[in-house]
Amino acid sequence: MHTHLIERFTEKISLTPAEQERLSDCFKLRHVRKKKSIVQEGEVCRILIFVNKGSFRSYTIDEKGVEHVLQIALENHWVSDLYSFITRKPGQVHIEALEDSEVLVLSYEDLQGLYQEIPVIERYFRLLYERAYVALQLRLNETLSVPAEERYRELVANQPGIAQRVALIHIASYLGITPESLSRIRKHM
Amino acid sequence: MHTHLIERFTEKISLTPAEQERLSDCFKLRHVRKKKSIVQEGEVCRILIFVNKGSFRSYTIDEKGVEHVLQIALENHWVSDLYSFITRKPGQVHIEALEDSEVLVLSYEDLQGLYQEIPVIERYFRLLYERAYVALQLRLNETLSVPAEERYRELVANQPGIAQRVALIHIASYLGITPESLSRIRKHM
DNA sequence: AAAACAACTTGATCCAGGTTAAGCAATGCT
DNA sequence: AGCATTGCTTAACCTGGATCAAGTTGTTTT
Repeated sequence: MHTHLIERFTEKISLTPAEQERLSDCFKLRHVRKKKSIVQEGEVCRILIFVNKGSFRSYTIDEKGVEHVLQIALENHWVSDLYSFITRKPGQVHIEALEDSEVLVLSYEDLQGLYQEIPVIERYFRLLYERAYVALQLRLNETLSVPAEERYRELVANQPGIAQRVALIHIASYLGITPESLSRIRKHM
Repeated sequence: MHTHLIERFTEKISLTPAEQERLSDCFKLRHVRKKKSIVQEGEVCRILIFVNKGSFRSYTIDEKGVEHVLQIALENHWVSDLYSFITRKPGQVHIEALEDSEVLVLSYEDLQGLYQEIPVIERYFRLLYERAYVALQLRLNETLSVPAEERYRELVANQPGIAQRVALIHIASYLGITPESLSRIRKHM
């Protein structure tokens, strides 16, 4: 039983012990070494990933070969290539461990089964996506209206774990600036 | 019966005629004149808005008084201040009609009732938010990696209705550039 | 421990898009 | 009709962050 994971669910929805068992059984534990990928561009992403220990980044590579970090996921966060996951088509996203990590993996098929058997799971993910959408809209809005230095300050304030544990190059990409600019911003602070 | 609206639901989920009736009854028809607001900053946004006719923009105003367009919603799209809607706290978003418009409005309370009475409604919104999240992530990614001119080209290609019907100043804000820049881009094309 | 590589910093120069300021055309108001 | 406002364009100049190019420091690998 993945107690820690199940608590994340029971914070939001009620589940009987039998349902908790059933849910927990759908998740498979996997270890991912630093710099190893768990999702690759060009493949259909068939899993949702819950980060138990460690950290990941999801990123795309543009036609010039430049990487763009979409998400940095520490413990207790979900990460996936949602476009590929929901469309069942090959995606453009890579997902790579930033540290030696441990994840709980839920497959597309198992999730569809859960939606049928335990309909309240639908609510859990409805709430999850709702919040994710709001957070992403805020990030987009800030990207368009707030200069990079202030966005970095906010990242340090709101997500100190990211600022401490993640390499500058990935944070810079996540903020949409170059590593050189972020280095200068740090110096300036 | 709001037939057109109900079809949007039955494209994604199955509903009995009685459920369709119940769902349809939760929506109230409202007319909004051009430039009139339906949601204002500082208030709790208690509604989800389905655009039946016309168009809307949602936007915030930053500390310098500059407006930032978050979303442009034409017919068949949903618009709201989702942050305020889900947290029940006052929001920062304004939502304003860009043309004389007609909307179907669903209140927070009615939606919670629907989630209880017709659980498959939960699925509809789970799917809606899933897709909205993916679309927003793509937009953020392009904002950070693609120059403004190409983003405008893509907007014209993918959302011709917006390019034709919406004022340049709002499209520019949506793209995160000034009206002057967008004017130059148009000239250049 | 040496060599190789990865992460970060620093400096010089460049450029997309911002800012400021005018002007014009179309629409609305009295 | 006449005046004000809104929407769009153009032009001159400015700037935040990019790009290019060298370092420096730290960490693996052999």
